[in-house]
Parts: sequence; C-alpha cells; structure tokens
Amino acid sequence: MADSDQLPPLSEAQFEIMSVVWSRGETTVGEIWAELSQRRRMVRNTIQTMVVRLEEKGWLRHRVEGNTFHYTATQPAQEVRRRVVRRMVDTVFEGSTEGLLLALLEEQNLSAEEAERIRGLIDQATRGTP
Amino acid sequence: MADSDQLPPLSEAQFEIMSVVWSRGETTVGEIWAELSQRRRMVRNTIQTMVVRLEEKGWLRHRVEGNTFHYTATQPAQEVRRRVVRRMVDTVFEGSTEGLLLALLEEQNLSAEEAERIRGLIDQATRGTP
DNA sequence: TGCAATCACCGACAATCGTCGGTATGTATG
DNA sequence: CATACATACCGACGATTGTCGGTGATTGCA
Repeated sequence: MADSDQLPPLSEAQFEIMSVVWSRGETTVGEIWAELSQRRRMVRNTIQTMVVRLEEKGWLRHRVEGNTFHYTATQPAQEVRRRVVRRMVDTVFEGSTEGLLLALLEEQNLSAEEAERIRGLIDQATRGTP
Repeated sequence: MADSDQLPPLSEAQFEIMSVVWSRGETTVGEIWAELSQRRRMVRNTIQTMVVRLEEKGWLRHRVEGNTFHYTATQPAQEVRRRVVRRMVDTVFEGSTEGLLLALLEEQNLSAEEAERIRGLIDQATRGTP
C-alpha cells in the first residue's frame, strides 16, 4: 500500500544500514559507520556511498544541520520487514507460509517458553479473524 | 554442516530456477524454461546462462544424455531453505526469531484452521525439547 | 534430402553492489 | 595561526546479475 512498492529491494548490506537508521530514528553517516564497523571492517566512505545511493533510491531522506546530514528512513521498518517476509514466502517457499513456519521451527528447537509465547502470538493473530 | 556454507547466496531469480530443479528432481534447461516462462516472459538463453553459472558455482551438477544435459541440485532444498531463513532472521530481524514470526502472523491474517495446523506444528517441534 | 526445432556454447551488454581513494571544506584544538 | 579531524562530494574498480543475440551441432519430421 505504501510506496515501498516502487522502491527496489534492499540487499543484505543495505539492510544493515537501514537497520541502524531504524533503530536510531535519525542518524548520520558517522554514527552508522561507528556502529557497523564494529562488526565488519570497512572504511567510512563505503557507508557514505551506500547511504547516498539509498537516498537516491528513496529509502532515506536527510536534513542538514551545520555541515552534517541527518538521515531518516522514508519507510517504516515494520512494513518493510513484512514485505520482505512476504517475498521470501513467495520465492523461497513457493507461497507456502506453513513452509516457512516449518523451516523456522525446525531450525530453532524451541524452548517450552518460546513455544508458549508463540502460541500467545497465534491466539492474538487469530482473534478477530474467525 | 553441508558445504552450502561455501556456496554464494542465491538471488531471487536463481532461487526460482533451483526451485524447479528441486521440484522435478532432475531436469533440463528446456524444462526449466518451459515452466518459468509461463510466469515471466524470458528467452531460453537467459535460463541457459543462469543454469551454467549455477553449476560453475556449485549449486547444480549435470549428467549428459545424448546431446542434452540433465541437471540436479547438489544441495538439499530443505537445508538451503533453512539457511535462508536463518540468514533472514539475522539480517532483517536482528536475530529475533520471534520478530520474523510476528511479521509473518501480522501479514497473514490466519484462518482458524491454519492457526490450528500451526499449533500442531509447534507442538510437534516442542516435543522432545522440554 | 532438406527444413525446422532443440540444444549447448560464446560473447556481450547495462545495471547494480560493495569497496575504496582522493579532494575540498569546514570545525576544533594545540 | 597551523594542524588534525570530520564531513560531503566525485570518481573509480572489479564482481555479479539478469538479459539476450549469434553460431554451430544434432535430431526429428515432412
């Protein structure tokens, strides 16, 4: 429904950047770099380039303050994630939500309490959809 | 555990091809093309190229019969799919399996019977993991 | 026998991605 | 003031992806 329909899909590395932006709300290239370079070695310019490209494509927008750009996401995380899941179900599990669920459960080895929480989620999801 | 660790990740289009191979067990470029070109307009050569590249990368292997190559997957579908889910949880949901589950349930609007089946799956997954 | 279809092979293209170096400019600190 | 630092900007690279055309060999059929 939103216009993330038009936006091209995010690669894995792009998702890492978007995740930082989503979690911080508003952030700078420097901050993203500080956070991501803890996990993986990379120079600032790599982030710089990717951020600019993400803005060109419409995933980010910025506001200028002094000589620093402050970036925010144009799309809400929740919806983008939902969309990714949908796409994954379609292409990887040929449309079978249960297939994904199954793979998830298989791979996870749920603890009893996790299972309990999930049952709760299902109850909640079912409520209002008889 | 298997060597799909070493193999580079599959793109979406590559996954479509692998899906056909997995579902048919053993198949040819012609068959893949026949199946995929129903959904999306593409020439045979596109499939040809992608299949060759998938073999170079180790996702497929072939057997010659006459002048036709019969391709099979080197990796079991189930495990590859599990791995994709794992990766998705890590990069898109920052490690939270529940996050994925939640997105899945939100997006889906479960019917009562689907919910029932899913409960069954959870019970089964929980069994043996107290 | 000749034509049409099927096949593998080779090469090519534009687009994107992840990576980075260099440059210029502005800010802060000694 | 001079030096270091952070920032944005520009340009570049090798690799991969999805797309396709052309060629030549083989096969099946009219």
